[in-house]
Amino acid sequence: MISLLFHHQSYKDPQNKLLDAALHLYTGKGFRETSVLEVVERARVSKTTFYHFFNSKEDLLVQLFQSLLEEVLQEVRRTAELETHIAHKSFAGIRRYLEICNDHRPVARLLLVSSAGLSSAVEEVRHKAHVEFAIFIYESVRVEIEQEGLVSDDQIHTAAQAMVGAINEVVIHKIIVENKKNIDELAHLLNHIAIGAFTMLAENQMSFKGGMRL
Amino acid sequence: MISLLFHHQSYKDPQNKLLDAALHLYTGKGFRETSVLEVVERARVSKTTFYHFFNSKEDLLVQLFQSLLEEVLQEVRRTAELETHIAHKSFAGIRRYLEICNDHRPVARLLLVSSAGLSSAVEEVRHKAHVEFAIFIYESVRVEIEQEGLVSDDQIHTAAQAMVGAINEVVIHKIIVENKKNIDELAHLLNHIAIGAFTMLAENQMSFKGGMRL
Amino acid sequence: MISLLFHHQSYKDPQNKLLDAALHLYTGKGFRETSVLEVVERARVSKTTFYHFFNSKEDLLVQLFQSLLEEVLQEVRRTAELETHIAHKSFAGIRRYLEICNDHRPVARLLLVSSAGLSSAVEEVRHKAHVEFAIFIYESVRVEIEQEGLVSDDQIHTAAQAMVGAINEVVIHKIIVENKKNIDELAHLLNHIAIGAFTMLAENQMSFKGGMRL
Amino acid sequence: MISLLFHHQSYKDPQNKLLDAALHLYTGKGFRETSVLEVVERARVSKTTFYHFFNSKEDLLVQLFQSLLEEVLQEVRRTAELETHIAHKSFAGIRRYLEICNDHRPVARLLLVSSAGLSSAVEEVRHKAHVEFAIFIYESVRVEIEQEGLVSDDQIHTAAQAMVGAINEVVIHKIIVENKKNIDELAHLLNHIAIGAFTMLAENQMSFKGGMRL
DNA sequence: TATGAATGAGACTTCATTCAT
DNA sequence: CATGAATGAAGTCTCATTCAT
Repeated sequence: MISLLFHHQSYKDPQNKLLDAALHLYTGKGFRETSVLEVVERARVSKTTFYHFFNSKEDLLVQLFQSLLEEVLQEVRRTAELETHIAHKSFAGIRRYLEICNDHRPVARLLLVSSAGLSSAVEEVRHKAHVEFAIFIYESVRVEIEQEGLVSDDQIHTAAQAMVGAINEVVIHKIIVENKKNIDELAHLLNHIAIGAFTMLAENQMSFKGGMRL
Repeated sequence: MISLLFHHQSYKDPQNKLLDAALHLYTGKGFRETSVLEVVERARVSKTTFYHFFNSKEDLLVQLFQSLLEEVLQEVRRTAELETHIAHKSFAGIRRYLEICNDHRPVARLLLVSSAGLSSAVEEVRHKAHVEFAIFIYESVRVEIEQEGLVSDDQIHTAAQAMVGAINEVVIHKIIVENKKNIDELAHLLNHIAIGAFTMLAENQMSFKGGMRL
Repeated sequence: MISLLFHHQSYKDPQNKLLDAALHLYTGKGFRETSVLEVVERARVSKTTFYHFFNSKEDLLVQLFQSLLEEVLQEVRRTAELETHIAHKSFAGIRRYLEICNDHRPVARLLLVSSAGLSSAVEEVRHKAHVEFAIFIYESVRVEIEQEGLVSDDQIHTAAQAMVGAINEVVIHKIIVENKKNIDELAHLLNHIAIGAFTMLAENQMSFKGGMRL
Repeated sequence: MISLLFHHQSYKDPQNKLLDAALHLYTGKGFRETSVLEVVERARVSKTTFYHFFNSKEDLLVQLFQSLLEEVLQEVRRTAELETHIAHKSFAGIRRYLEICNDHRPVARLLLVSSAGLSSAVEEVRHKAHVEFAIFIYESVRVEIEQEGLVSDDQIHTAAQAMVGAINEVVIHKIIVENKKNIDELAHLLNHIAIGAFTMLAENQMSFKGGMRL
């Protein structure tokens, strides 16, 4: 997989030329506002080639999402692994994620806000990426807090998903819409929230029975 | 404002007939897959009338979203107000929100996953609703935890936004996709997460200075 | 019948207000380019009133044509009657006709070129007017040339019709399109042509038998 | 230019398929009563193709007129050229014209009565055809009568135009409306009228000075 | 009668997609 | 593979006409 986010040569193979052209046009003027003709003209390939590699206009978007999300996740995981202090892994990952979103704000906007509702295939790709992100969060935070194993795995997974939603929502509001620059502070805050959430979960893990409340 | 979610008579005025028809078709076969022709045929009004009330196909979606989101928020706030025990208000609101999403799963799907990316106007409506939801969370949780006033308002707002994202992400994965039925448990979990997040925030409010980490 | 061409007060009765408004708008921007709304707004009456007096937008045009063509024919006949010299009657009529077309060029354009093809009713009105004009020509010229009665009435009628076409064609090309001003010269020419045609007809009335030629 | 009037295969290229379909529909139920949808359905092409070849519904009519009028004029000129007797050329042309109008009465109706008033472009095409027809008349008749060159060219042109109007008017009344069959007699009559008109013109060419009358 | 909402038809346009050369 | 013609679906808009108040 050739990087769409971090490499900036021009691609040789038509498929990547198309993905690159699509990335620029979709982030520039939006997916719906971009016609297939514009994509193939920018990529300097023919419509025949386009339909050889992609089943439809939306398929291009799906593959583009797949590439981008994979890249982002890989980069986040790589960064966390580089962090030697075990208590800082989740922070490092979250921070890197915010950084990428901040550095490629149009791409983040495309992935997070201007994307859904286009096809179930796109939703599925996003869904899978969220699941993987949640797994990363789950695994990073788990090693940071003392877990007595009393919290069910299912609850922890749900909490991890919730944190993914929390992070993305903050990215949308703070980074994309409000254009906040202090990534470190946001990452710190989100990491705190995550740790707080998991900690609270561990402490109160037995307080819920059936319809009872805390 | 006439309720689109909870009333089920047939409307008299063409605007509501169109909104109702759109709700059914968009939740049934999707926004993009529904043509204006189908909407006006189901609503039994003319295309001219459609374009009299709505500037475009997307404008109909925007107004539909506005109505639905207002309704949901109002219902959530109303339910929280009915809860007399002050420590249970946030739980009551979250629980009601999950309940509505569960009872109207196609609508929830429309609002949460199959909607964005259609126009900036839709995004804006969703954004505003999220902000209002965050305010509700913020106000509900604030009265439940002992706040020494040491946490900045901005941080609490961000945390509230994060919680909105957390809740919606869980709704998408657990209620919409996985079709989980135990609303109470999910609400309990999410409420815990929220309280945990806010508590951790209060405890560590001073631990972050510049680029430092927890 | 109130004159639309030569009177210039504002009308009291809605029907004439509508006809007058239509005349101005149709000659100004064309029949097809004028909407019913514009007509009723200019006439300061309601759509209800419009459809009380006229069955349709085209019906208004038909009645307008009827009025205008009647007026023009009446004026042409009146002028010919005022001419005492019997040999000048046809010239006087033709001259007056050209004069009216020249003085009201937009109206002439409407009647002669921008009108047909709209409905069979319009065509019929025009057809009748042409027939009446032909009768005038026929009667005027008949008294001017010595007729031995050898020419069939049918032939003379046809020749008269031909002269109507000849006159109108010249009006279109010379007065409307080329904007020629020397009405007298044109009238003289056309009158000559008419007399020449009828004379030739009389001289050669027996030369045609079956498929033979002159 | 492929003949629309005299050929009767089905066309290959969409443009001619559309022109042919339009010819049938416009002559059958009228231009205004025919929708673009009907035209493309009859021609078995798509609306996109329609708007690729024609700018508008009216543009199709304009191009159709152009083709038809060119065809008719060409046929008339060709017939006159085949006539060896120089004194019969104008008769031959006029006769052929009447014959075509008689053989294709719906087309003649379309061209002569149900056409104008639709757009200035249509009027222009008709105007040009009339001018060309007038030139044909002028040239044909000029060689038949002894011209001393005393009549101004402008007058002869005007007379020729008048004859075009005369012929068309007779076609409308006698052939199209009254459905007369004796083409030969009508042609003979019209030719006589034309010759009479031109002769009279030549005889009296100096009798008009300024505002004087014959 | 006036007003204005509503209708229904149809013109025009853009595009994703297909197909022949 | 490239080119470009053609398709068909659907969005948008304008109007003549009708109807209720």
